[in-house]
Amino acid sequence: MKTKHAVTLFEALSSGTRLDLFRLLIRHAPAGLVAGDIARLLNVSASNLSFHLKALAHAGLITMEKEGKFLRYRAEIPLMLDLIAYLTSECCSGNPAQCSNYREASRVEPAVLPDHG
Amino acid sequence: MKTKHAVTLFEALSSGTRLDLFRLLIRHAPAGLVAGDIARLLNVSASNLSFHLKALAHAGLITMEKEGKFLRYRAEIPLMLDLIAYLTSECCSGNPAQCSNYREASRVEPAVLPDHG
DNA sequence: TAAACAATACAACAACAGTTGAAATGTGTC
DNA sequence: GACACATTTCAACTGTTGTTGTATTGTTTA
Repeated sequence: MKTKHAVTLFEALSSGTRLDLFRLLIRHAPAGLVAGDIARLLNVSASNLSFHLKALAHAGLITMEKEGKFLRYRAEIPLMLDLIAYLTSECCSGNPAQCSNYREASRVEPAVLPDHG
Repeated sequence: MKTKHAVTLFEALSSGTRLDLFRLLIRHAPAGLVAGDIARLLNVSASNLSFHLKALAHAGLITMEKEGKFLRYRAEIPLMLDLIAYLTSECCSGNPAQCSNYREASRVEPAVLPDHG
């Protein structure tokens, strides 16, 4: 991944509305949601939602698919994982032991999915 | 992690200069780097670097420590890992099988450190 | 074709971000 | 104390972002 693309991705995630939106789509993966439902769930105006959907789509973090007169949006989870790898892959200049210590210091294991009950 | 804090963290990473800076500190973990060295390595003016260091420190992504007349900066890697967990923890509403498929679709395993030779 | 609805596009505005250069603060050395 | 150097602060400017309201495009149903 190029730095420029990574910056675009982080920019896309650096608005409260967009972060809520993306996480909503992550929770609803892989089914996705149509724009109207998203607007209702997040209590955002249609116009404003469209603006943020466009930003996320431009970054590549979500995809859209026509569904009758609706548009269904889905989170592009592999790209999110690539971004995470971009951030972490050169950690400690390839000193795995040091990095493992950091991981233990983190409250949550990032790669393990939670139980959800 | 609260949404507001996560937004602050993504904002902190959504500038080319700051992303380069943070990744530089990640590569140089756990030793860190002093400000002058960072300025030289990234070819950024001292004033501008200070601005971005402050933004990253305010977000909590880096820490600073006095070292004689220098200031040494270090990446706060556990916080980065918490941010990653925040983004991924509710993926697919706790459907691990689905998420595993996504992870296989990603080129790099995010939680496994690369070989580096 | 027309009506009703889903979603986007556009203009306008306030608020904020990134960069620069000059001045100020603080630290170590003589 | 005086100097050299590392780093930060501040003012100023330019460009960008997020939101709102209205107009427009496109789809379904009749």
